[in-house]
Amino acid sequence: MGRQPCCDKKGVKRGPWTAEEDKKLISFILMHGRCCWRAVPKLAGLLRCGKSCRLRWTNYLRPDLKRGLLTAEEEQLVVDLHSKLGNRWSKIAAKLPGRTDNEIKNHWNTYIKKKLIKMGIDPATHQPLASSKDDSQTGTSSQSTITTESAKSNDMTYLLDPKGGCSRGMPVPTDSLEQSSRNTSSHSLDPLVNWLLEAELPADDPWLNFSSSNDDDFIGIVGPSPWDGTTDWLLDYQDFNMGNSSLIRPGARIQNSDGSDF
DNA sequence: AACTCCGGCAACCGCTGTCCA
DNA sequence: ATGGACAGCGGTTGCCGGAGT
Repeated sequence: MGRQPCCDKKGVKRGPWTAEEDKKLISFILMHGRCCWRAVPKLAGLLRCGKSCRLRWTNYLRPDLKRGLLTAEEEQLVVDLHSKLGNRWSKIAAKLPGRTDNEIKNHWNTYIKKKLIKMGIDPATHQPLASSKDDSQTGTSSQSTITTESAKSNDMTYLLDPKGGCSRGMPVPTDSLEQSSRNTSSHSLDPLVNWLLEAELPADDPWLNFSSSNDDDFIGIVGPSPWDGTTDWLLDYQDFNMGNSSLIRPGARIQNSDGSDF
């Protein structure tokens, strides 16, 4: 039996998305809403697999996405939820409006996991690492803000360093919070913002409702509405050939449609 | 300045779950 | 009940940039 591939891989572009492709996808979804992903590439004029479009949208282009590093509170929540849910990133992400499962997964694998290991916690089980016993006995982990007792708790709350690192020297950018706050600053003059604001899109259209379906039962962090004046997500798209500004996401591989760099 | 190494993250892959005819 | 189509999920890969030498 077997399933058909989600798309014909012949003639389907792969790899990093170009600004032009992003623009096409955004404008298509803004105009038509999210419909059948399989049809999106064709209708939007993209040589991409529908799955790729969905991923690009949900992980990067969605207006309600927060950008930047997770805050200490969010990180705390991720650890707590992971202790209860395990690697169910989508469930965890549902509790963090504006964050994607991919983002949380990456953050877990790159920051939190290492942090917990350094703190003597097994990231998989949330139990103290066997080797950490010796560590704690020698006092080398005495500066850790987590105790063995708290680690044993199922409802554990790790007191992660608010600056994003544990006190044992995990290298964490000191400007992470600063960066985070930068990312939430207003950029009302953004060319793409203007473009979107100028677009005649009814404010009560269903497509505007991007907030997480699970937001209702979440008290605390509330994701910004895309049109409440917070246009953070647009920060990354200031170079859609819609202006002269060149604020592209750090590390982004923005290319022309022929593959050459901008 | 040139090179190597490594961390971070976007994107891909393959599988599962759900819906519907 | 069955199977196809699609969305979603979690694990993994590979590229790029920055740090280190």
